[in-house]
Amino acid sequence: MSEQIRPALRVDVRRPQRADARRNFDALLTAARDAFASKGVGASLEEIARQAGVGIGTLYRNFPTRQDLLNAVYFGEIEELCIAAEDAAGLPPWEALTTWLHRFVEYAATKRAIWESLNRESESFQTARAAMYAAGTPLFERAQQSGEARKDVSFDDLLRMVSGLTAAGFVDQAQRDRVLAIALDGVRAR
Amino acid sequence: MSEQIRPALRVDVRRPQRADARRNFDALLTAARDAFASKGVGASLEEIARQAGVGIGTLYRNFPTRQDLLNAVYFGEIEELCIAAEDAAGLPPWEALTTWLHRFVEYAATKRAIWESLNRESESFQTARAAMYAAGTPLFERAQQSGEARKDVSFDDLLRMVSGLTAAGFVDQAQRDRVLAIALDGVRAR
DNA sequence: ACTATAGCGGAGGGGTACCTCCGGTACCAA
DNA sequence: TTGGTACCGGAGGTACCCCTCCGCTATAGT
Repeated sequence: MSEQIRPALRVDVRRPQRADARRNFDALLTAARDAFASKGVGASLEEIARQAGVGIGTLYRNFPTRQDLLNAVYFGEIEELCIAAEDAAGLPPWEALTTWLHRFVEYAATKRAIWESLNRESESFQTARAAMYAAGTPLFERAQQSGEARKDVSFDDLLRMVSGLTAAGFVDQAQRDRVLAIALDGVRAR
Repeated sequence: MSEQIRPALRVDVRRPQRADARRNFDALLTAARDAFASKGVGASLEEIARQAGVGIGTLYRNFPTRQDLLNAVYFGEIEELCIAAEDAAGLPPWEALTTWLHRFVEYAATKRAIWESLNRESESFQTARAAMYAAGTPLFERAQQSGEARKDVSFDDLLRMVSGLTAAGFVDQAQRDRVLAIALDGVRAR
């Protein structure tokens, strides 16, 4: 199922041919993922290269601009979310929706910096965003049709609400889940 | 009513005596408010001084550290919120709560950067936070006692939910209000 | 008007990040 | 093994930012 082809999600950045180069490429992506998550979009590129055990020149060869690196990390995350949506498709309507949203929370909590920065209108970002919406919308519409979700709420409303919640600083995981549950209660039809 | 004394909210930073110095002080605060709102906590202090039409030395004399400046801006905001809570006290329970929360949204939307940065545990921040909680909690408890707000939600849960929502990027003001209303519906007793 | 001084501002030293460039390294194919 | 070359890495130029220091200026009291 997750072998399915998801076109238009491939980054324009090319994964290198040589074995050592591929190792460096992957190490950079991993380091960047961590750095963006913890330090935000402005994380030092030199620090990322250091963390990856690679020279700064290697970083710039693979990702000529900061945005290229940001995109590469972001696209990977989006892809995971699309897979999660497919996986949740088999569950009952409301459960499928909330399961996916919880997965979304995990995703957005770590990567909110990226999410924020990519609210801009670069073409590649719009493509990725569209892919994620395409994956999540069916889950939401199914919950609406089953009468469990309010019909005066849009999927975009829902997603922004949830992503906003994940960005807030919570005392602990439990509080975040509790608050998410409260907010989702507002989406439930009465 | 808003003449009431609110102790422990005064900043350790002293407003200068001389007229020209006070002008500079106020200009710096205004510039800092804008800069922190738009560029985030890391906004350039030299840029803030430039924006205020003041030399960098003047900035440092009034606010020796970045945190001092951050505090000064933040404390002003908190004070406004406390006043807003007093103003809302006359309304019916649920309306009083939501009115204040909408005011909170306006506040947090512009200043989320500051809010985030101040999630740390500096003593002065805890004091300010406590003042705000003291102002808002009565509104919430009144809504609970009138049976309009759920009793399994804490004020802290509520505030973090709302502040999270304001941090999310919304398409427009209308969407933000719509989403806030949905989330607050989750807080309403059934 | 005059003076003591609170307050000003920006030059400048130190630091860090960005990005380019190119001599050197190590992979892969034959 | 060996050669060709894809790839490496970090020195270094540029640009900003932080913060201090001190000669100068504008204010307020007399």
